[in-house]
Amino acid sequence: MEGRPIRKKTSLTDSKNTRQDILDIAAKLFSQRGYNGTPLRDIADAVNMKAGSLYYHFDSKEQMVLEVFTLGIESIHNTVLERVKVLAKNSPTRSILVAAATGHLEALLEKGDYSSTSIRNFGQMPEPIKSKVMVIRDKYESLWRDWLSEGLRNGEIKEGIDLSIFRLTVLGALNRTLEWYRPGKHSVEQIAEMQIGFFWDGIANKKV
Amino acid sequence: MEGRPIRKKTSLTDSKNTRQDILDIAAKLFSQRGYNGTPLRDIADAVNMKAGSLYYHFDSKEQMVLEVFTLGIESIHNTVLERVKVLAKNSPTRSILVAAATGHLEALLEKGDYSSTSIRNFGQMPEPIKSKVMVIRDKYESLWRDWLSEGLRNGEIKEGIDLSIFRLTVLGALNRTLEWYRPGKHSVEQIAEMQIGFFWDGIANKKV
DNA sequence: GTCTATAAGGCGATAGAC
DNA sequence: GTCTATCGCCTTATAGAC
Repeated sequence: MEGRPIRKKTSLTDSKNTRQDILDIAAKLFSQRGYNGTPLRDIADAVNMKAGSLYYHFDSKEQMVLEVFTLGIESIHNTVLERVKVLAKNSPTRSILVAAATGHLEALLEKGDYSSTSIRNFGQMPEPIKSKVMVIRDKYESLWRDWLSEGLRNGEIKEGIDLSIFRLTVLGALNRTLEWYRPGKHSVEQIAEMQIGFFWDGIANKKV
Repeated sequence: MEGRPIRKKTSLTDSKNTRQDILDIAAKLFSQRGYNGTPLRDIADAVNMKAGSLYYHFDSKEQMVLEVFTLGIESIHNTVLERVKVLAKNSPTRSILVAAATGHLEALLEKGDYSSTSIRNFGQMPEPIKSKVMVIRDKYESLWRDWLSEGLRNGEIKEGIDLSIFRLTVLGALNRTLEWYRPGKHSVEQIAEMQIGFFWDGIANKKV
């Protein structure tokens, strides 16, 4: 679940806390208004600082957003792994995918400022940042690659499925959930179960 | 297919052409770099104008992007309708969904600057624009609502499926295709067929 | 660690010449 | 219809006081 590590607040320095506060606010605003739509002044205001003071903690706005991206993707990666690793060894692929989808949505929807920033703003980032982010994103996607190819190997997934297109389609559907999900009617677990249900079982009525 | 209507270029006024050129460039840049990441100067440069001259054709940057959004969603709507209406009456729901997905992807991926702007930038727009756009977007989504509820009614879709969540999941998957599809290996028709195949038939191996 | 002050340039938008 | 010129404001980032 990865709660933020507790740090003692010494009178000598609370720099780590402040840095964390800034990143939290930045992630929230970047997610809501976009990177280019969020001036440093707004971030500073929200942590009761002047814009210039941010430069004690960060070298540039780009460094800030890169850190938000990294933590965001790592958050998804870790949450998904935690959800999956509590399953019994050799669990059916369907259960693994439901657990993974639940973790993915949990990271995205419930503790989601960092991860949603990484989903929403990636396309508009300058190339050097994109390349760095793609490395860790690809590491995360490899988890899905492995689960799916194992499912195909052991016969749980039918042959003739393009696993690459499938993976991108599932992750796309999960990521877009960010744009419409509102807490209330359904829990995140329920959404994940439904969505993987569509993909695994289909919606066709086979009784006819 | 909705090619742009041909206009004669009179020596008296080619204002409609210029206006269209500006919108085309704006859509392209908004889609690639985001609304807030695209200065009017860049749009003007690309049409060999000075930034101030754009105001002869548009009242504001916001008016420009609103127009791009509107045309983008209408483009998806129209392309989807064209793909579906060539089907035989009473075609199976699966065929309708494949045709609709093909049209959706076609609008998004092949003539996509307007429609991809509307997908990528919606979340970061100010509230008044969002509300206006949601009206036409909802009209488009109603097409899917109708096809799905008809499929449920006539027994092609199995009972117990939450059609609302399903619709949002499918459209989410289609919209996210924008972020990973590259022409070459597969055509847009093939991607649509595969994606609806996942959702309709599932990927589970039922022979086991 | 945070402040004030400011540099240096970019932004959307307007006015008036042509 | 497009230009030049400019307004007023906002932006990221830096320098030095406290």
